[in-house]
Amino acid sequence: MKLTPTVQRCILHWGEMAGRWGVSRSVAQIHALLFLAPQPLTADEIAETLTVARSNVSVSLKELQSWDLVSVTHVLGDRRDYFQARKDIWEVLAMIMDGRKKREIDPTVQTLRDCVAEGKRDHETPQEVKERIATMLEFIEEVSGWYEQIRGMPRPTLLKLMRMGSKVAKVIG
Amino acid sequence: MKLTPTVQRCILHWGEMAGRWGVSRSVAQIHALLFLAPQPLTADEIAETLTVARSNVSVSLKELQSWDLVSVTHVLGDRRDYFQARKDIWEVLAMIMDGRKKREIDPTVQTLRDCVAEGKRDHETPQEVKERIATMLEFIEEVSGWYEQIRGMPRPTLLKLMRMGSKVAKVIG
DNA sequence: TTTAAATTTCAGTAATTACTGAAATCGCGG
DNA sequence: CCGCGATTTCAGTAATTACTGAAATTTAAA
Repeated sequence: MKLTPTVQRCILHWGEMAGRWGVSRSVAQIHALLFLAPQPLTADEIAETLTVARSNVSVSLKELQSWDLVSVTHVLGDRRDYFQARKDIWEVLAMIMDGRKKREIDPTVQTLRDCVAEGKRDHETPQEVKERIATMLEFIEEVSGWYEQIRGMPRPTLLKLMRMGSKVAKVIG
Repeated sequence: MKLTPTVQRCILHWGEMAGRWGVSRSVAQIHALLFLAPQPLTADEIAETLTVARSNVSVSLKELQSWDLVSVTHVLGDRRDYFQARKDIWEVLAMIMDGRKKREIDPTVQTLRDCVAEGKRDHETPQEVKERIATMLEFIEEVSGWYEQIRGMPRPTLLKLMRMGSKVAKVIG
């Protein structure tokens, strides 16, 4: 796999963004590579193309699979794994948001619930602070619930909604 | 500033989430502390409460200010800076999203535009790959534009919309 | 000004996270 | 069940990022 300068630029940029998204550079680069690649690639091809260790590719692919962004295929008469990334950008976004919800939002909701429960028994924390925690919890739960609803909508509806932009306000009065 | 166990739990959890959000633990903890604190705090109080170096507090506060999440106030006859965090959770979310858009989305759009432009001149990158890059760009621009519209809506409208959940689909037909 | 508190900067170090390469394991074909 | 290619694991190390503490700078009161 020889990378064209254009593709290389994309992959490098993805790698640079990685830190801000809480994934390693390798994970981001491999994802970019597989997202752009016209055909599925073997782990060895990936390692060679990006010049990273084969084992690093293995671990990174596992992570990408845990996000449901990458899957394995096979070709007849070849027992190596071939990896491909989701190409549908809407689904890619959905997978990332689902993943982040699961890893960040849900545990945070749990912690806040614990804090609110603990607050009932706790007389040293000022009322105002307890309320702030409770408000935060309600807010996250509300946004979370909204996301679940949006998440379940058929894509054409979602697209229509998005294209309406702030005009939805008019319709709902 | 003595932390109650409940508050401490929140701050620690925030700190643990920090990595995933691409900020340092100190930044997240300081933000949590200021968000919950009933009154503005001095940098020294923060340093002492969280047991981190005073200089670390200084740098972290600068970062939080760059996100517009924290501001400085003063009390009469005291020349120290007092720091307070935004308490309105909607605004907090808006600041974080604005910040991430500015730091992650906008530069990515720029890179993708460059790639698409480069693609015109570039005959070695397969058409399919160029298209995927272009599609990605369009997608990000569309979502980005939608966000700007939503961002500008008055809060009550936004709240109403959110509470409708997937029922909006019915209204827009 | 001068002085001293408050804040910031930054070089050095600590802590964390990412990556490598060798060894272990897996799993299919013979 | 043996042998080999493919994959994974993991201990060690490299690279990165975060944090500290001392020194420099700023700020404002005297």
